[in-house]
Amino acid sequence: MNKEINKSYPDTSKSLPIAMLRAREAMMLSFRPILAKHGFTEQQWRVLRVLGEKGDSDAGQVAFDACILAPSLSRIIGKLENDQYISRFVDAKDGRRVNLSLTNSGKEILNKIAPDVELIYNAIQKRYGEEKLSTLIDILVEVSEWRGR
Amino acid sequence: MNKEINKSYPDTSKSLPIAMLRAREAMMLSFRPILAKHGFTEQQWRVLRVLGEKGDSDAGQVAFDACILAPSLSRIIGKLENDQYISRFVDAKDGRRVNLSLTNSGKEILNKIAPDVELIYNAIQKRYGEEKLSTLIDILVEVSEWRGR
DNA sequence: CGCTAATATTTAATATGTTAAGATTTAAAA
DNA sequence: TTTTAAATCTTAACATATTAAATATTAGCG
Repeated sequence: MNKEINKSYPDTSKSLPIAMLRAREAMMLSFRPILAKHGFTEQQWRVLRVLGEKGDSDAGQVAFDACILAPSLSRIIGKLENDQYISRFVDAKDGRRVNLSLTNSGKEILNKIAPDVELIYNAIQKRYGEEKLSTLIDILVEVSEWRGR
Repeated sequence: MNKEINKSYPDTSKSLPIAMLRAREAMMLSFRPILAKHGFTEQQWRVLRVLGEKGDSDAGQVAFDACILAPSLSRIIGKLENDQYISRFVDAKDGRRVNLSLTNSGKEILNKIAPDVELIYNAIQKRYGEEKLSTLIDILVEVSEWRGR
């Protein structure tokens, strides 16, 4: 029996969370090696990207933007700070907040890796079409606003 | 400055993987409490669902269907077997394979939880529309076939 | 000023993700 | 047949995810 045919998805494709997980995994199989080559995990990369695009932010904001829970983020930024990619300092106006900032080294590595990531993304876009992926992202962003019940 | 406005997504929304992650997280915030109420994690639930829909399968197939890596699956099925929800036995024809099967207890808990999950899904469908979600799943399934480069 | 509630972060405990290595079985090659 | 390689699953080690609890700081109120 053909192995490839046997390896087809069951009817859990009706499940939105599972469908999103599988689609995401398919893409990450291409993206992860690029990040790994530079010694970054998915989560570390999301933190760097979010900081790069939105500029300095407090930890809570970064956690929200990068979809990482506070306890995980604490360790991640601990490592990124230790590796000199970001700096961390208590907010002057609000002693509760911890502000995060990309170091020069962090900005450099970001600009170094981003093109490789773009390359993959362009290949995906070429295969499935700009319009379809655009539709996909639009719906995903809309659905991201779901807040329960 | 308004906190809600400040808590908006950065331009990482251009990133398909991040968009999928955020959308998935939004839904799981509704689904996870239901599973937790019955003592299951996301991954354990996916294993049960996949087995329930596709029937007995070997571990490799379940890992693929549920998007769980083999080492993680080994631990998960160890626990599910210990809790009597699934049974595990070496394949008669191929001693390398381990076949997994839902026990009666596993089928029962599956039928008990599924309706609660459906309830949430129907609420999501009611809000965003059946057609839009259908389009979303179609594209996700299509993109899931991406195999790199 | 002192007290309490709210917000942010960290710690702790358990489960999973990830990579590499080990063990067993099967298939292929010499 | 003997050896070699490949496939499947498991174990190990470390990093991260998740939840709850502990800690620290601020804001609001008496």
